[in-house]
Amino acid sequence: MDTAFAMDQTSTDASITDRLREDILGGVYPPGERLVELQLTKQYKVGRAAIRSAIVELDKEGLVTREANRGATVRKVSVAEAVQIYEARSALEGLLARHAAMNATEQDIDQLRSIIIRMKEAADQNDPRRYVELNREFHREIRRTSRHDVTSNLVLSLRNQAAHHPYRLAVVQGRPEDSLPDHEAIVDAIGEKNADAAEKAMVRHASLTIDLLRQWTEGAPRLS
Amino acid sequence: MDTAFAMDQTSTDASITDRLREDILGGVYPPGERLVELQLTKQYKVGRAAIRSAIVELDKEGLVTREANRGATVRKVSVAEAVQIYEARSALEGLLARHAAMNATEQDIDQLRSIIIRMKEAADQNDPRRYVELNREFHREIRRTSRHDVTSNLVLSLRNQAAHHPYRLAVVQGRPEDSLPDHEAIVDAIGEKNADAAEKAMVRHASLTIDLLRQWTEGAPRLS
DNA sequence: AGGCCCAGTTTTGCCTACAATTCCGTAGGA
DNA sequence: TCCTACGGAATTGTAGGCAAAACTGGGCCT
Repeated sequence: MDTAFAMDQTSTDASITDRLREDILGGVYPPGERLVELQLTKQYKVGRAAIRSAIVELDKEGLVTREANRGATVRKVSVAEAVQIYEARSALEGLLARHAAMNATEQDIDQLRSIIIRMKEAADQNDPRRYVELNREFHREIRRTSRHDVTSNLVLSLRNQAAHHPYRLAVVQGRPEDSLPDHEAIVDAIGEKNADAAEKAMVRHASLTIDLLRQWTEGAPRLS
Repeated sequence: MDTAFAMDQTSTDASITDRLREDILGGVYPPGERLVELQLTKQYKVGRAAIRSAIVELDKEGLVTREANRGATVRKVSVAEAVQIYEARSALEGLLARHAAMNATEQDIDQLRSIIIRMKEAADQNDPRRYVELNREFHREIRRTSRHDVTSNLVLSLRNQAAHHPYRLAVVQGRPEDSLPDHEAIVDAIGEKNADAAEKAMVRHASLTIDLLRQWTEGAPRLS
């Protein structure tokens, strides 16, 4: 009773990549787990070619590692590497904030302000689930407003790479009381079309997460 | 006499990707050209599976685009997109310079200074070929010194994406008399372990290239 | 004459089968 | 007992083939 009914038919190549990606990010295959092609073949009810193609893609996305003649495993990123990933994200999201400030329309700004208000509500009501969701929406809106596709895609890729990690849960939520003022500062800077301030605010916001991660490196070395 | 020497035998999957990448960057397949799998099969004397895998990888690298059931073509990047690519690179190389300043050993700094000296020589002797080569070496050394693999790989990927473009030739060479002081400033900042200054100097250096590209956007809109 | 539909060709998407490599357990000898 | 060599099993790498989708050309109808 693994895959109850395989009520699929759109088992196209890209869709298999998406499904595998979702399952990896969702924790179905934990970091370090071997991805055996034949096994996945049975799991997803497709041929080995499709699986293989998906693995190649996810390798390029940094979600799995492939060794010649030795197969693929779900990538296990160390804390040090996670720090690097977040540092790179920080620089890129700073660039996004900068361009958001340069390109934002009044509508964009209203949208951002609306998200901030809802985040405050979620924080007041102690609803971390909702807060995290709004946080994602906030960053998505920044990306959209920046009109900087190249950087947006890089950020999304980096987000996936460090996504399924134990630290992440503790990190991404952060403490709303800390991150909310940062978010407000970012939106204010964008509202004033102050590109420098927007970039700085975003970088500072990101450094909060990075410091939390670094702290983990020193304080709790027992993890993997 | 197309691909002069095809003396291969290690026609492994990855090697085909490398060869295809080289050929695309080398201009064998110009932007916009369709990459027909069977044709490449005969070209490189390997099975379709290897070609297909290579195309998937290069798609993820941003060198080719794939459309469902319609095959792959060599990616054609617009000037606007090239600007975005260089902007993202700028942010990331700033981060690299920052970390280079934080991590540089005396040896690293000596190495960088040596490159600067050789660049001066090349500039004095009006040897653009050598200057470009040293420029690459300089940036490679910065990457190495930074010890920031994640960002280094991103920069390399972005470099390839905007690599084979008409603008690039005019851009990458730049004018040595302009870029040399920038390089010196970067090395000086790294020598002083001044992370902020190193980042700033690198970003300023990159902005020179970006401005050149933007100028192209407005001044010569006749290109593709 | 111009536009539409339909069949032939090309090309991709996918699957199956075979070859090559690695891994693991086992037997033999020092 | 420990180390090494060998052989079978498991897994990946590669090739070729078949079906489906898209493109091209010609004929037909309006």
